[in-house]
Amino acid sequence: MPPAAATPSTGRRERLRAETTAEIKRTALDLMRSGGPDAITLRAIARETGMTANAIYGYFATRDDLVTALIADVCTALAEAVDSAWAAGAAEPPAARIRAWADAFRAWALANPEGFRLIYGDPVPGYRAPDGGAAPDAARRVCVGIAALADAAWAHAEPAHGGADFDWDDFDAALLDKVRPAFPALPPAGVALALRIWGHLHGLVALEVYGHLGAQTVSPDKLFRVELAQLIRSLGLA
Amino acid sequence: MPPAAATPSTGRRERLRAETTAEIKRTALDLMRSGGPDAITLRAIARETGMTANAIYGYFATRDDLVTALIADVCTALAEAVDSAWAAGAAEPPAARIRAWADAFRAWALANPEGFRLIYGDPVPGYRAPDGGAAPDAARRVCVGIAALADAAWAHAEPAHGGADFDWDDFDAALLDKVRPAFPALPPAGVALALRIWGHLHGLVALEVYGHLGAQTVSPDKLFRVELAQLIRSLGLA
DNA sequence: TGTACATCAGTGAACGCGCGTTCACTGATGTAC
DNA sequence: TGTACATCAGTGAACGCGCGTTCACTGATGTAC
Repeated sequence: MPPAAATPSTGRRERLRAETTAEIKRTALDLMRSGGPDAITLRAIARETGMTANAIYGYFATRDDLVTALIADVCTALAEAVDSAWAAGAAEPPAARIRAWADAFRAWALANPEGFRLIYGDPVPGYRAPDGGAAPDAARRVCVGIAALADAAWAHAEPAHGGADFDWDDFDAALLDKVRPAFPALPPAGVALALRIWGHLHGLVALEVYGHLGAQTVSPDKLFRVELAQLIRSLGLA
Repeated sequence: MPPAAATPSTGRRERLRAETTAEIKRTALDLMRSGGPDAITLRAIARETGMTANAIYGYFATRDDLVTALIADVCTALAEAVDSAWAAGAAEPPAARIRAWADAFRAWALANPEGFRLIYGDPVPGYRAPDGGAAPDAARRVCVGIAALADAAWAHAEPAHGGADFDWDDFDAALLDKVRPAFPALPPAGVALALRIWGHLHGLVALEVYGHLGAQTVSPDKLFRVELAQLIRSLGLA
């Protein structure tokens, strides 16, 4: 067995393997979309993809491994959706960038409700996250993204939001490790503002994704737009 | 079989029956608290209460009936917690009442995380809500409670929140049936404000109940307090 | 180019489990006269 | 007060199901010489 840089043939095997892996994950998310988190079962995936249930063991050592991979994927997809909306507006004023970020967040959640539930909702039945799981890290990435919003607005927002008595000890070290180097001008109160903005957006989106908002209003997007306008105003970015 | 007003003896039977019913529900919530929504199984409840699994059929025709009762109970408990906090402050200024309401909301959610999840989270695995279910009504009650907050603040909040172009058609009829008679002075933009406030509070509390906030900050209550202060300021109730 | 061998994706049957639900029943509690 | 009967909470065994996972295997794909 030479160390053999991927020959064309192993390349093909690997490609097939990657495709099947992707198909399994895609099917799992489809199942969750239509049947809730408990619909993610190896047997259902097998049924849907035409494989044998245990063929999946060639791709994931265990059902929990599959779910872990699913969560990581979905976190990354969300983070990329909002990050790229943020990056795309680099030349825009902060208000427009914040609007773009929030719209991307909501749009992704509505387009991928099963993903949103996987990240923010109840865990899949029977699922226990692995100990050093990467999921928290990926979730934190969204949080860091919001710190960028707070950072962009802080110069204007400080008069209204800067007085609160937060200090660095109020926050998780792993979060600060990512936030402080990236946004050296953001004080503790600014990080708190980021978390509060997270709360605002999460609240309306979660209510909508879980169907509670739709039971009260027929215009959730109007509501979101108005909320966002008010948020931007409260950040001093009228 | 005479129509016989409850004699002492049937009274006792009924009392025992009510106690067992309550024990079943309590056990179900305990199970959910420690094992997630999928831990609510008839067999687990039986194990925990020392009954036979099928003895439960004497109390609930079906597992879904049990879950339905659970959800209704828990909605009522939440609604009563916040309603009574609101009522208790009748003599206070609006800012204090709103603070009391929000604190009661968060406190209830943190004390009953399994209940919060039952109402606002993913449904219990395999559970399908009955068609004309009372659950939406109970959930709506919380929503109507928030309309009271908006109504109390509206006189001051209107300059900042009143411009939005909402009209009655933007809202669900069943919601308006409850809100308009109770708060005749509240215009459509005020109802929208209520839903937005709901979003604010729901967001932070949901993030906390699901453990996402705790992974970023060690002071979620400080965060909530500051958020609430800012909300009250934005309502013109500095 | 041809043959012998290694790899490895996938099969098919089986395991033990916990689940919701049904059935025929028992034994204690309460009721009628 | 005593007896005969109705009620009804609960038992215990059984059903069929879908699940995650294991096992021994087959057959095609790729590799070495």
